Amino acid sequence: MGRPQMSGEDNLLRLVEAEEPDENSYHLQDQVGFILRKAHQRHVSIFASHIADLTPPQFAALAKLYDIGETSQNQLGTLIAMDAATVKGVIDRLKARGLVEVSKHEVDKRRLLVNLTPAGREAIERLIPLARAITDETLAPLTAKEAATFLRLLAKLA
Amino acid sequence: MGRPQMSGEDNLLRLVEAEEPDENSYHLQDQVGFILRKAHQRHVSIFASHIADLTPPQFAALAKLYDIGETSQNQLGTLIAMDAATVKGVIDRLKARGLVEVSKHEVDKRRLLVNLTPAGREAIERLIPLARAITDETLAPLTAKEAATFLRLLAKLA
DNA sequence: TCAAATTCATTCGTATGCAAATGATATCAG
DNA sequence: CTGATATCATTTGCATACGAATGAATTTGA
Repeated sequence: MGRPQMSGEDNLLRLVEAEEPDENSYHLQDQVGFILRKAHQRHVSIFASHIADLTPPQFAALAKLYDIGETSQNQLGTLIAMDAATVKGVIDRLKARGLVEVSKHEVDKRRLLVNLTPAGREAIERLIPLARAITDETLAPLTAKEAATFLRLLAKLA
Repeated sequence: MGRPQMSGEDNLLRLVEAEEPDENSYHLQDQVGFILRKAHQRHVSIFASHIADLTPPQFAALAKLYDIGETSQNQLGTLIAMDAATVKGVIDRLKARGLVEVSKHEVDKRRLLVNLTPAGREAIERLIPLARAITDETLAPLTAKEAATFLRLLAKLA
C-alpha cells in the first residue's frame, strides 16, 4: 500500500499512533461494526433471494441437525450460536411446519430433544446445493484468493 | 496449519478443487454467512459492554446526524443502511429520550426532518472515543496488517 | 395540465436476538 | 443425605430488520 515497510512491532506501534491523527473526524462508514452489519445484511438478502421459504437461522438449525442428528434444544443453540430464547422460537416455527420434531429426554427430564422429520431431511438435502450458491454469490466481489483470506480473518473475529 | 507449503497459484488451484472433493459433507461452520453472523454478534456484544445505554443502530443514527447535520428520516435511513420501517423505530426511541428532535420540512410536506438536540450532541461527542475502543477490541484478534486487509475485503462485500 | 409514477412516511405482521426472571430438574459439596 | 449450585427450558420485554400495504405529497411525462 505504498507505505514504508515495517516490522510487526512497528505495525502495532503505528496502530496505536494512528488513533491520534485527527481526533475530530469520525466516519461511521469506516467502522468495522457498521460494515460488518452491512455485509451481514447483504448476505441475508442474497440468502432470501435463493431460499425464500426459510431464514438463515432456520436453515442453520436444519443443517446442524442433518450433520449431527438428534440433540437437545439447548445444545443445538450452542452449536448454531443462538441463545435459549432465540433457538426456542426457531424450533417452534420449524416444528409448526413439520420439519423437526421434539421429544422428551428419557433420563434427564429437563431436556427437549430435537430431530429432523423425513420432510425436514428432504428439505435440507434439497437446500444444501442452494446454500453453496449463496456462499458463492456472497463472496463474488472477491477473487478466490481474497475470499480465502477473508474467510480466514473473519473466522478469527467470530 | 501443518499443510505442505505451496505457492499462491497452488493455493488458488486448491481452493477451486476444494469445492468438488466431497459434495456430501456440508459444514455450517465454514459458511461465510454463518461466520458473518457470529462475527456480527460478537461485535454487538463488545459494543454493549462499552456503551450500555445505546444500541449500535442508535449510535449510528446519532453519529451520522453529528456528521452531516439535519436531514430527512428517509435520507438518514439510506445513509446508515436501514429501511424506512426500521429507522422510524430507531428515531422514535431516540426522540423519546430527548437525543434527537423532528420537524416538518417547510417545502416538501412529506419529509420529516431529524436533528440532534444539544443533549444528543453532547452524548455522541462523549461516546465517539468509546466507539474507537470498540473498534479496537473487535479487531483485537487480528494484527494491524490483518485488520487493514480484513477491512478492505469486508468493505468490498458490504 | 393532469393522470401516472415516484417518493416519503407510517403501520402491520413476522422473525431474529438478547437480558432477566422463573420453574423444574439435576448435580455437587459438605 | 441435603442444601446450595448449576443446567435446561420457558416466558416477558425490548430492539432491530424487512416485506407488504397504505396514504399523503411530489414529480414526471404525454
